[in-house]
Amino acid sequence: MAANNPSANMLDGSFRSLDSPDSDDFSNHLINFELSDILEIDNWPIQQDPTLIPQYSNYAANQVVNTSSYQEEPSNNIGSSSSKRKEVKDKVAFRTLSQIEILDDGYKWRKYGKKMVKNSPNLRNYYRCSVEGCPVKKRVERDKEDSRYVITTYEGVHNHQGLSPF
DNA sequence: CGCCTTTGACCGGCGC
DNA sequence: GCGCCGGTCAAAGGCG
Repeated sequence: MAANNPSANMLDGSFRSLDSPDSDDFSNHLINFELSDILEIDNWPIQQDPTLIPQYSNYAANQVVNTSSYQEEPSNNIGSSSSKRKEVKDKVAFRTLSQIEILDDGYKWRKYGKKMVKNSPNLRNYYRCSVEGCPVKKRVERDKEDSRYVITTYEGVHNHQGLSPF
């Protein structure tokens, strides 16, 4: 299951390659992303700010062709409920056109669950940051309609320095 | 040998 | 109150 094949990570498309020398500055933390497609999940407001993305993920080159992001509203009171007892954390979702589900974003993840969501034939994988004390969780699933896309949802902010591949 | 994945069970919220 | 549904736990095995 360890899809570390370099060839498997290759994906042709309109991705902006990082081979350019000017992208050297992004080698450690920041990588240019192409935001072109918009995904409609539930009623989440869609955030198209590209600067939001490198904060959460720095995918290696050749893995990402297309991404879009969304962020959940901080506090959304629906209905006449008096108050919500659940605290809302930072939750950002990415939709990525990729052949593989395991995208190396520079952090070490430990899988802790796998589930099937109803109305979808695809599995949903639950990951957690391996670093102790780091509250960041990650949810990876494939798009219900387009299995070419992978939806990755990050929750929380990393407590530590991300280990970068370089 | 240590850390990881796997897998079913468990749990809590919410709708009926 | 009960059952569905999404999320998490934890034991056990696997792999580098």
